[in-house]
Amino acid sequence: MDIQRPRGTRDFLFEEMKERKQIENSLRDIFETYGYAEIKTPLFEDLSLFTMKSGEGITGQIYNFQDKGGRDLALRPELTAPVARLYLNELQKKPKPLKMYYFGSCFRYERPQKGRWRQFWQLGCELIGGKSPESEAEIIAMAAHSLENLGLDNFEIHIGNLGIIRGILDSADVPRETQDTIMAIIDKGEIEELKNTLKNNDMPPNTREVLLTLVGMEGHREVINNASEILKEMPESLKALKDLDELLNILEAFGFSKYTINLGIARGLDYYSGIVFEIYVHSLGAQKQISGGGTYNLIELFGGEKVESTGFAFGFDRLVECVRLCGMENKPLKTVDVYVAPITRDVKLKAFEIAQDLRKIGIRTDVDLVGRKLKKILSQANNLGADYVVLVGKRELDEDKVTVKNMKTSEQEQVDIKQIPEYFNKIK
RNA sequence: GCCGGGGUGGGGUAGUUGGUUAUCCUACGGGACUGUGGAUCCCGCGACUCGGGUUCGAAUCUCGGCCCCGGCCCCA
Repeated sequence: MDIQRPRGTRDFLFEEMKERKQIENSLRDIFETYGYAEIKTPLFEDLSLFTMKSGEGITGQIYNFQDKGGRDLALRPELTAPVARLYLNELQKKPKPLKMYYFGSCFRYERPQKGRWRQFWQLGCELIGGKSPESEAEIIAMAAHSLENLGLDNFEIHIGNLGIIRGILDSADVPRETQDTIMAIIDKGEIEELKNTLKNNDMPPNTREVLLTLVGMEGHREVINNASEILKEMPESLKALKDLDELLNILEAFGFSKYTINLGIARGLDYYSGIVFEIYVHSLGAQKQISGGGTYNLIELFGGEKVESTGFAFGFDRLVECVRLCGMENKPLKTVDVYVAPITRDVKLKAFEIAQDLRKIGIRTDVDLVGRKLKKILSQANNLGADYVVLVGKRELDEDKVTVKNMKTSEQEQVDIKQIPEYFNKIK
């Protein structure tokens, strides 16, 4: 029998794991310098936590099951809802603003393809109880900072404000449900479909025109001016646009100005309420979005007090892919610094003793465990990237010494057994 | 879920008008070398994704499953 790994999952080997760990640590460092602290939530939750947020339709894309007690559970498909739940359960009375970040795997039952897995990792954060444009600006700045810290510069951050389009639709008295349909179409970027849908719905012709123009608007600061011209008659939308303008001012103060204003971002999910942003890396192909976020009112939806919350998450696996594309070459993995080689089998106990002494002072040490010939041991030490080999042999032992071989220069010298830890400490 | 392309030792490959023991490279294990690595040579290990069909005979033709890759839908 040949057991395969489940579809859409991966095994990570040593080098890849090291690479992922480095990226993870780089992101953690940045998040922590912005005052975020890590939290962890369970891998599975009550199914209703996710259906409340996204509707029953979501179960098609979720791994859900009944446990032996008959409870309906689901492997988490994302982390925003679990974090909101955690906040409601444990943190409501903590001083605001509350900054937390998370790193963990999520599961979705979808067809795997490039940049899409059935088990994937998200690293993201939530800022609960901040004020609007300031918190949003800081979060976007932190996202950009995180990417820069990874050495990436080929990303685009698109920022929009859902309030603008919602405002237009509200002023035309478009019912909420129709609005959601329209938002979904905008999110897809289907202009023709949008035209048709607008045609089929009763609204002032002016509204249609304004909508179609706005949705296509994308660019830098000038977009604000152009849009405010078009939105003169719509105070609600104008206010949202002003908020966006203010956010950009703050964002520039935080040192990031490479953003793209994109009024066509809609983020399908209807719990987003104001600012939304998405980050793309076009060279990734179809799955080019590496991050998405914005301001939402999920907590209210779950029955909590109204608090402003903003958050975003990186698709961690896609980020790893980006770092690879940037051509950072992976050095072969080095796992030991010193290899202890008994020259003959009868001195192996002495070799173990020496190895253990080195480990105790924090030197990555390996020792021959299979009784191979010296030649093979040296070859193994070489493969593992060891800098030094301690040759333990009878002749030297008679004088309480061992031979230390430098694998790079091939130089050898005799070292007193008692001096070994000190010898390597010096070199370290 | 839909459309298309794939699947040969651990990794990379040759081989399809069906025909002995399936090619080569690399990795790995052992040896030549009894106390010194990265070189060379020798030996060894090890594969046709799975199941059915056609056939005297299938890696090769055919059907189905599984898995991978690209795209659509959706999403990270």
